[in-house]
Amino acid sequence: MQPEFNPSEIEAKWQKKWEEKKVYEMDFKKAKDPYYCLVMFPYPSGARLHVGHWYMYSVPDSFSRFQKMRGKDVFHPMGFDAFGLPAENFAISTGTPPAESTEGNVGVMIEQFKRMGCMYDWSKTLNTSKPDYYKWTQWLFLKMFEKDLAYRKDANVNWCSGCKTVLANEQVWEGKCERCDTDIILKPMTQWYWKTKEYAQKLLDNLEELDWPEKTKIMQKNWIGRSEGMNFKFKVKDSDVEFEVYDSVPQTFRAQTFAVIAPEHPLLTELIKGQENEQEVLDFIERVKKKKATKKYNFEEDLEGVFTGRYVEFVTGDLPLWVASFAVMDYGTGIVNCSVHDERDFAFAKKYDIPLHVVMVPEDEKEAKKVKNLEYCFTKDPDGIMLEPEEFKGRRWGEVRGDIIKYIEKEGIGYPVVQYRLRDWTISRQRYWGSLIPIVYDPDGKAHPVPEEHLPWKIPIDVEFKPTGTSPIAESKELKKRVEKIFGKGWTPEVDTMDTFVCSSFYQFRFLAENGQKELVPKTVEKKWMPVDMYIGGPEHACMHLIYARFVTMALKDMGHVSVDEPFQKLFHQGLITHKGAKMSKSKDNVVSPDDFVEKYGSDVFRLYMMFMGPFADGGDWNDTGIKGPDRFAKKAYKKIIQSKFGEQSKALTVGLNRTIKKCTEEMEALRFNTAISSLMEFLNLTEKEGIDKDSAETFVKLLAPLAPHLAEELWENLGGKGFVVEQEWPKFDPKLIQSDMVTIAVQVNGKLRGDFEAGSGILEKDAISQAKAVENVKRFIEGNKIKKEIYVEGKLVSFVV
RNA sequence: GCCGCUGUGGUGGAAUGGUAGACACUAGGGACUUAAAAUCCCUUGGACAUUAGUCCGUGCUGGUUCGAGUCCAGCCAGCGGCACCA
Repeated sequence: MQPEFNPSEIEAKWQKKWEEKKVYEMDFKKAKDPYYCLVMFPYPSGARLHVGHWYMYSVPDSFSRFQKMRGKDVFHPMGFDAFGLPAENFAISTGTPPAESTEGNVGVMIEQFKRMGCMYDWSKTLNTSKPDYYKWTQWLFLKMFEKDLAYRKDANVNWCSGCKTVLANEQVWEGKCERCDTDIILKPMTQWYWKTKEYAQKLLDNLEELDWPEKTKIMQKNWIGRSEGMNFKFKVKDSDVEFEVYDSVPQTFRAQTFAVIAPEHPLLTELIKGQENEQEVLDFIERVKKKKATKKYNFEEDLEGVFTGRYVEFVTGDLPLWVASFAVMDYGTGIVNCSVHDERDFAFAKKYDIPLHVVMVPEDEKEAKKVKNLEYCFTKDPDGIMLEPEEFKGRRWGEVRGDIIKYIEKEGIGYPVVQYRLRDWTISRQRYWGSLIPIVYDPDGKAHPVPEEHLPWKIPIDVEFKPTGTSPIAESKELKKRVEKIFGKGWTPEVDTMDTFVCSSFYQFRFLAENGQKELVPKTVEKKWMPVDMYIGGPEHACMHLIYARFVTMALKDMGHVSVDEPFQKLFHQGLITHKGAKMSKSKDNVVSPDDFVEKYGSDVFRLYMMFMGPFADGGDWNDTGIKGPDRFAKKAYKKIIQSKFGEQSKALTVGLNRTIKKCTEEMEALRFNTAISSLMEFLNLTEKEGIDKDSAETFVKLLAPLAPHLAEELWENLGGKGFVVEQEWPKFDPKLIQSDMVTIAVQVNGKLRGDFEAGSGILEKDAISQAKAVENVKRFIEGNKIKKEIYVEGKLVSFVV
């Protein structure tokens, strides 16, 4: 009676053995060939691991195992991004304090990860919501504050009056609260910012060096949005107010006939004070602000404005100043000078009958006439002919830019500047479940850092953690007392917490540290292990986490705390697993529960199937019956190795084996596990015909080890292998042995396949051609025709042109 | 609107410019079985022909090439990101 393949038994057995023998524990100092493979850590939400988790974590685990067998000292850690909304929402819905419920959820997740069979070193896990972690989040804030990279400013936040809470942009759906459907309004609150803009240029420049997907680099580039232009100087007529205006197209500065100012501009109320239509302008500002707050704002439909009654002095004359809905406060200076040569300005001027002045026309006379008659907007055409300024008359828009910039500078009207679309990072959150910002205010309201010795600056627990509007932390009597005791009477705490993206902006360093150490990360270890060699995670973080982590790393480098300015040398985005062609979601009722399948088929088979669906970068579409393929493969492999009477290695098997090694190695290196698995299937199919010898069996098991770790250990043990298969050396192939003795050569006539023949692999070109001519079916096509050309591709193909 | 990616059988997907559809799934047929499951064997892009073979076929239209899923140009469709940025 043969033993049956029993995944749950095998998997439990090997998980226990790995743990007992501490196979995956990493000694940072002893490691000789460090390889840091990091996967974006999960947040505990209270739900069980879903298919996405299994895909995102089990596949990189296979990759890490592959690298380990190739001789790398692989550090592949796992932690928990435990602060933030998902954990807080879970706590609110269950009525359990977040610290407690998060602890429980993390415990459950760890058990599930163990069931997955991942090679995580659990002695080095981390949890961002623990005091020994958030101490460093707060430390980071203090350093930012110290280096003047943190500041306070009033800003509008998304406010839901239903939930009485501030919402993140992601929680606002079409202007409404994702939970209670109430209209969102913008509410001004004082927020802490970090100066990401300060690093905009470096964030852009460094992209060149990174081994990242091109599309992600482009996304970041667009997000940073570098733009070169000029600032023009303005003075408001009959007033002392002066300001500057940014223009990225200075070529047409002579066309400027009016200016617009953003409704949120701080100078605006002063400018309109006492003006005839002051009330009209104020009403307009209110209306636009409200409309913008609904997030339903549409540029074309909602293009509107009102004249302020003021004029600004410019070289082209006195320009009327309008308040306009389309002017953006947080780009440039909040004021725009407008001209006929801009689509939006043009539309606005037409709507309100504002005079326009053409300074550039198309070459074609008819078209030029139309443009002069303001029939349409002529903009940014390299072939446009300049009319003004006089010195540039007749030159083309496309080549005149540099000279005009010099001219403007010389005339003293403006000077060149670089603008970025990237905004400073608002890190304040009016939430309970996060790292408390380590700031206190003196009786005059001035901000002071909490000295490092008081870190971790603990989250108070004497509060209602459900959201009320202000940070729940404001209610804490304990925190108030604590502050007065340390700093003195009348001092008050900052009650906001930090964005969870702060926690995850430096975790790559904290994995390398131990609790109780006096620095963020020990210098020698950091230098040896950073940057991360392979970083894996979803593309949705391209412009959030991946910018923040880069920014924080750069800042830490400049402060001398770390040795690298880029945290992630290589980046890889996993694809998405869909079901029935759609993203899995409860509302579509197409969610696949991994637990049922793991129960039935085991973790190995489940993992194999996910990898087999397609390249890791592409994800795949889940199919309930598709898993049978990898299941049959696992069973066959088990049967083959367990009960085989090993014989001699046939020539064909030698070739097959060497090819399989080559293919597996190349495909796994590129994270294309689907083709690695199919090559192993092909090899196993080949053994049905050719039989198998012990040597091939051992090699096969090693190749299988990263993909089906438990099964491979079991088979390795059965083969009498020493130690763990995951600790074995990765097989090497012999290039001489991937060529078989006989090859099939295809014959084409005029590019169409007409036959083939068998030949020795060393066949000479002239023999191949003469044999090709002799192929029965080929004869039919070349007979009676003159052969114009004969092409031979070695060992593969003969092609005739007749 | 701008930027990027992707289009291959019934399905997931393979193919350094060189035999399109590897490897699987599904479906159909058969073997074993009292039966089912499991397992094994055969067929499985379409049409004609059923021995040989021929024609068509990788979103569409062209181009380069002896030869194009692959390279180039233009279009169409789907997905993702950004979106009043002066």
